[in-house]
Amino acid sequence: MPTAPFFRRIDVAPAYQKVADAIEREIVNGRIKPGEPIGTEQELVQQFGVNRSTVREGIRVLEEGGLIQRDSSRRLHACLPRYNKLATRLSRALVLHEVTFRELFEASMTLEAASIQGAVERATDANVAELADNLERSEKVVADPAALAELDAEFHVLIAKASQNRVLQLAREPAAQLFFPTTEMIVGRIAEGGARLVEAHRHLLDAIKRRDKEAGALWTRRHLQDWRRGFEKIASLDRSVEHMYMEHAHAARRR
Amino acid sequence: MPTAPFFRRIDVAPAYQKVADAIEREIVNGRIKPGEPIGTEQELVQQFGVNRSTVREGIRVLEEGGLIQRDSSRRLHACLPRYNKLATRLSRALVLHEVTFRELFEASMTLEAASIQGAVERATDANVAELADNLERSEKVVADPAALAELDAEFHVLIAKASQNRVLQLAREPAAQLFFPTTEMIVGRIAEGGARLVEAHRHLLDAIKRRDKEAGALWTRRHLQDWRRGFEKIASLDRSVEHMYMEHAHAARRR
DNA sequence: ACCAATTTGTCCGTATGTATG
DNA sequence: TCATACATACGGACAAATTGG
Repeated sequence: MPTAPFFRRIDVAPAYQKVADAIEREIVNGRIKPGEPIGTEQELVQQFGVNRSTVREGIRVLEEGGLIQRDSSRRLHACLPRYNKLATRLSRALVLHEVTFRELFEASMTLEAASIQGAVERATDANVAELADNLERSEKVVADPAALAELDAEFHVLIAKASQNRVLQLAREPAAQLFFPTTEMIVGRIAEGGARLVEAHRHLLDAIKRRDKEAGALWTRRHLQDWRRGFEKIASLDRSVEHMYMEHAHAARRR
Repeated sequence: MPTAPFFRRIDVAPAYQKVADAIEREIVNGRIKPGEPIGTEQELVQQFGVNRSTVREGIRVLEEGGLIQRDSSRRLHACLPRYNKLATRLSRALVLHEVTFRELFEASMTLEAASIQGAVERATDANVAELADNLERSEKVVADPAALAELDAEFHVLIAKASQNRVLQLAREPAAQLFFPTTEMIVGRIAEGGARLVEAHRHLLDAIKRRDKEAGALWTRRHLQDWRRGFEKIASLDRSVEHMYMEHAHAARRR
């Protein structure tokens, strides 16, 4: 006959993991707020009673997760995980899983459409001003594929921002990071590609200003269909996302 | 007059970061394939010419990023980042940003609808079988909110899988991790809540079997509207996602 | 602008437990 | 069973950078 269960399961985990978990708990529970200092490594050594190397391993884990950061003087602070830093990890995962452009296109179609709908409903004057500024700059570089592609990506980030929906903002980012680098290739090779792109942006901004959902949906479809047609002139939609896109993400992360 | 630029920028980064970057490059570029060994810590010490503590810090970074793993014997292997591990980090970010249930609901509405559409178009027999199995188990626990909520979450994961779109699968996961835990609260407090949920699942599966897009869209809307009405009886949609959900995510990650 | 104290990045050596052959 | 290899963790050390007078 088994004895009564006197003991609770023992939580066995490496020391560095426990350090990371303990700090994470304090941040997620709100006892340490974003921006507040965590303390020096030496202080953590004393509080946890482990070696400094162990503390440092725990710190690396949290840094990578975006929960803590070092400021200019390398002091540790809690911080709000930045979407695009996490999105970069997700993009990398999508590349490694060898997703196809067809998957990317379908998902982006949905996510961008939702962003536009949100923007049409809830964009503020400040959002409209940002978009107008972007459009103005875009019109000046219609003939420069690289610059235009960069502004196109920014335009769609601004639209997601204008939707006031941070979940959407986050959800669209990984696909967008992989999706938009192709824009440069496409507008560079398709006649009138740049002009059509800017025209679509103009109509989208107009739809947002007039709070016209129909027009927003229509021009989102046209805009993405343009991309699709352009892409299919270059490669098959069933090609998997190439490793070259990671160079973009990698270079961007360094800044 | 400035001299000609003889020198390239010096890449100044901590040694542990360079170690992590070097290994990451090899994996992302495909020179080390998922499943292949990275080598022992001692080997890395010799190859990079740095101290073991430094190597270990770099390894923690990559482990947290999901790019490498230790097997049962603690040997290092490259691996494909698991979606739900990354999604957990994103969910955590959403909590810290204090997103509202309204944002969560709007985004999920879009993402689940897209998943269903994809499933209706492309679900395989195996997908249908998995969904049918889930439905069968759900029917047995209609009166058990906790069990039913778990199966509900699984049902929607299976639908996303059936869409054959991994980008969508990934994009919906963070919101879903926060969204579905509320299901338990809702079906527990609303009369007929469990029955309505299972009925919706039945119609969704039926729509997928018949490849009926209209029915799929209709029942997705009804299913989520049910959730929304139920939620609004408990709390305001404008309440921010509470820290309590992190307990779910945290507990799940431990397994 | 200088100095003393603190802190980080890195390294060396070692002890212990565990997995593999 | 035993030996070997390896991961985890520890203590101590030093130079460079940063801080705060």
